[in-house]
Amino acid sequence: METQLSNGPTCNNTSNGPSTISNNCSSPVESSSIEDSKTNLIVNYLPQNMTQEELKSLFGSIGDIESCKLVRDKITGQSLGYGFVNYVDPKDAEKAINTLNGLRLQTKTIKVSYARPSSASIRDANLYVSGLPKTMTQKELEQLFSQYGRIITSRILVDQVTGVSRGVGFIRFDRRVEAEEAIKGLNCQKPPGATEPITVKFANNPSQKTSQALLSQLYQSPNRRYPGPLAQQAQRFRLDNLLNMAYGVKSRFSPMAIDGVTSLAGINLPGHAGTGWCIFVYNLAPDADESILWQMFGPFGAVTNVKVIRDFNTNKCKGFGFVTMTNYDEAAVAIASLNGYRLGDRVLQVSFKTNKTHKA
DNA sequence: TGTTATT
Repeated sequence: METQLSNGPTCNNTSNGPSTISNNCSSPVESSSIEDSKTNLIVNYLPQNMTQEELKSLFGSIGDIESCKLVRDKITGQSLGYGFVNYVDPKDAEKAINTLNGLRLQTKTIKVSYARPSSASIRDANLYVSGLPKTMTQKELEQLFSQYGRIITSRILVDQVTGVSRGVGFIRFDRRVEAEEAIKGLNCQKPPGATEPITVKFANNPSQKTSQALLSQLYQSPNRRYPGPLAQQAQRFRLDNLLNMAYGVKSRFSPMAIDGVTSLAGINLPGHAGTGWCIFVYNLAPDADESILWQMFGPFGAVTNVKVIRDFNTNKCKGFGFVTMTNYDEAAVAIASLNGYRLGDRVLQVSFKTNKTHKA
């Protein structure tokens, strides 16, 4: 990829990122044993509202996909925020890691890495650690725990305002037995130089908590016969607040209603494609590819599809492309933000697709 | 007690 946006895949070893110190930056394509799959990827930290189809669309822009699964809560159907993508060609899996690891989608920074072979021994290997010295860094935390096994992720929680460590964190080991040994060796022990002992125990499983909370909400709600629309309404409300905070957008007064009316009445408004809102992106460079569109539009909300229009003979971009977004509000903010955006030495023109434009 | 890491 020739053009790199500021919000594109980056190498982030920030103090609060759930990364492993040792291998996150240097090479996510790390050595694996001979039986490990080189086509199957695990994708972590997906936006809550991202669907399996959107996951497939995003990773399908790299190469042919053999299978793709978004993992959902068995009871509530809610996304658990991670999924699997299995490519036909191992080269595409490697390309997906290099291209999409660290991609920002809405409020999340996705992680793309090889999936370990599925096994009971790698489940429930996540530890919750508290009582850490406030001065302890993520690197020091990993150094302390690495004597017990291979660390998959680590994280130290920080105060959102001050950025100061809250003295609590997480360590995910490769295998549960490693986590068990770490508890035996480190629980109630003082780290080198520390004045107080730390607590090390297995972390709560967030999927169980979410599922319980949602179920109890369902049972307590007087309108529980309509969980679907209510959940959507709640999601919309949270989105409105988020947009308001982030951009000062009063989406309560934006044409949300138009979205509903158009679908019912079949009115042909610019960009409205039935399956979402189609956006026209003009003045792309000849070497532009799909990933640049994902990087630009992904942070603004649910994107279902992107397409770079190419010349049949040269395979070079003809200077424009299309992006389909599910929600009007998010599409409108994306357009307002990206129209006039300078990409390399070009100034983009971004608008809802109109009928006079070449069909996608 | 997390940007829900094993289908």
